[in-house]
Amino acid sequence: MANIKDVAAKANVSVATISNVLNGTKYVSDEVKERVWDAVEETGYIPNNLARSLKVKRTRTIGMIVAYIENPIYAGIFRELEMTAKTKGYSVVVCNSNDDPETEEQLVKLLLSNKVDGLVIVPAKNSKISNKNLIPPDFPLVLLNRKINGFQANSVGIENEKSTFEAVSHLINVHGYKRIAYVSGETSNLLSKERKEGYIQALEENDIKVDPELIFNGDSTFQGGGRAAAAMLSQTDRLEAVFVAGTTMLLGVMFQLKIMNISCPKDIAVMGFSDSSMNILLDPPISSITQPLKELAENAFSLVLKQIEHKSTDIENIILPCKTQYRSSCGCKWEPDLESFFTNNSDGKYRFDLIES
Amino acid sequence: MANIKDVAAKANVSVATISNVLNGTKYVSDEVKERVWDAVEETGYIPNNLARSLKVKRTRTIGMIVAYIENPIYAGIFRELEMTAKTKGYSVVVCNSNDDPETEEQLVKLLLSNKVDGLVIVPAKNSKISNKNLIPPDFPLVLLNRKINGFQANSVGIENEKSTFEAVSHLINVHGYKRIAYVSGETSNLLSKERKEGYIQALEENDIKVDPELIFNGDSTFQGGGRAAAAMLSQTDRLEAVFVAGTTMLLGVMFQLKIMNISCPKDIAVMGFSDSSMNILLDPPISSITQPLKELAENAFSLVLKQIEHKSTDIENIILPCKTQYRSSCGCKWEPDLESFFTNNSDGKYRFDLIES
DNA sequence: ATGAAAGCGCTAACAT
DNA sequence: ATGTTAGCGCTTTCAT
Repeated sequence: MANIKDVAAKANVSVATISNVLNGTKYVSDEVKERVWDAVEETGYIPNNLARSLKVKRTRTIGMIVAYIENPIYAGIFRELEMTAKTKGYSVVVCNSNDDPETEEQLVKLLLSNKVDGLVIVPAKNSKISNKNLIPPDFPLVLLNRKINGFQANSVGIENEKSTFEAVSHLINVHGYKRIAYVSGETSNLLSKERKEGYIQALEENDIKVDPELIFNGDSTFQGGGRAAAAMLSQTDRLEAVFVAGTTMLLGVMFQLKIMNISCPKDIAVMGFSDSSMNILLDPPISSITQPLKELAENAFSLVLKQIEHKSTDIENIILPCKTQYRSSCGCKWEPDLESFFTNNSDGKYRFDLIES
Repeated sequence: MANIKDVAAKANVSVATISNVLNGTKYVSDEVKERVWDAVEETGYIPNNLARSLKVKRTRTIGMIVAYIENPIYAGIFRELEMTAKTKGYSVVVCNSNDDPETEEQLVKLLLSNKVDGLVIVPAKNSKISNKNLIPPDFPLVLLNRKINGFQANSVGIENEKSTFEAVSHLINVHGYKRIAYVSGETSNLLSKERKEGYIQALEENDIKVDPELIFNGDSTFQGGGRAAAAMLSQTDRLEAVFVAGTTMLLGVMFQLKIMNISCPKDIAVMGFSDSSMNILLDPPISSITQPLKELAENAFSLVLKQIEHKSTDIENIILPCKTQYRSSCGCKWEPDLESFFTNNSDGKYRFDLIES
């Protein structure tokens, strides 16, 4: 494959001139420029970014690590990140950690080795990225959505407690539910704690006693959510509503409800954390707290960029507010509409368009 | 950041030795080895893959381009590809083309510039990757799922026609439906044509006249599917079943059915192309043709690998069979089960596990 | 068993 | 306005 030297030879100029016309770094006469472009064309020259990056010590690439790219939340954040990054001339590469700290560690090493300019990471469970010798102390890094106990790092996340508080308050104040169960994620998880705190606050604020019997561990999984639902519904005292603290569990809960032939919201109202297109398609459409994917991505990017450009040295923790979608599952009235459906992405396009496969 | 020279200085050996112990390229005495590893540790040395790749002319990276990573089909293929690639020491980077040929072209250039060893591409609509001067003629490339008219390239795809034929035959032979509508994807699309052919064959094989009035264009979109459903159901003659040739449209059809308060499969049975977890969660659970994500990924990888290693020069077109999931929407009996749910991935794990986000 | 040095393809400082 | 060349960090051949 042709390199810059070949092109230079063909155009009868020096390699410096080739570099200059390709990058617009210096003035080059029109005549020479033309010869250069012709030579580029003829040789099918494609600049070698490895060599370039090695020289300029910059790849203009951001590395992103998520647990599962199949998760619509992360797929969405990835594409938004890709889009904002592009406007600043950056590209981004994603990797799946499978929520496994070993895999995550390998990936971090790989990405560092590949000289990404910055890292955006959704830390795996028991993540080791806080180990001093994994990521260099001053390396541009932002933690997304999940935090690591006792690790000081730039981060962007959402108002877990406040959002939950508001959603549960809605259940209480708008619909008058009092016996509200809670399905929590893995208890070790920081996010889980924040969300549960929001639930407790909402009850207390409204003088409803927090009943530990009404708090179920859904373990952050689909099956866990289903089992929690089963346990919850076998209680003798009738429940009025349930708040489910994560998408996957939420789906599990709905699935179990259907299996047990429990009508929602008639028999029990449901409200959950994290929205996705599935929530709209399900029967009934699920009310849920929506994460601001675009803002999350934009803030994450501007935070890495700031570090890359040495604009700031002190660490920032950005916490973004969430909106809640009140649909049918909580007891609200909500009208599905085909034409306006799924068109609320940042670019107004439905993401699944035209993928026949 | 420390480089190989720094490590060499600290260990009091030559850079060659550092390279040799890190890569196990040559025998090095245990004593020196130890000194080297200590120095690596102390300096926090991370090898620079750019320099390495520049030298060895190989990155062990595969570039993948899909339309939308949010599409569960592609997210799934990506992760499977990542997993098989890993077993051979390769990593893979994905990019979103947004199904836009311009973006796709840019991405191809970027990936080539970044010296990926091979390319796995789901071509965008009106793709330009067949242009002679975009991808070098002998560059390791495999087209995934979609083909390009008149472009000779390695590819892996699925049996579109045969799968559709079988699924529609099921509708006819098992359930006895005769008036079966068809919602097609974008008509320009090759896959669309293959699938429609399968539908036609199935009808003809069973002496059912193909009625053009029963063929609707869903345009490969959610909205298109919904509109097709609306049109279809406004027909005076009662339909018994419908085959929907793509996931997105399928979802649109189901959504519209619910809006119009049409019961499925009682009022109309539904069968679709492409399975995803959504299909199981929906009410009723949707019968659909399942793409073999793992096999698709494995074949795609072995095909690029073969080219990378110059093992083969002639082009191959691999066509994989699909299985069909007969669930409730076509009229079959199907029992949802929480514990076995979503555990049928290649590694037996439910993909959304533990994503609290 | 270890080291010296050339060279991968590029950019940029310096020279003309 | 264009060219020469050192050097980015590594691997590998050839010496020792």
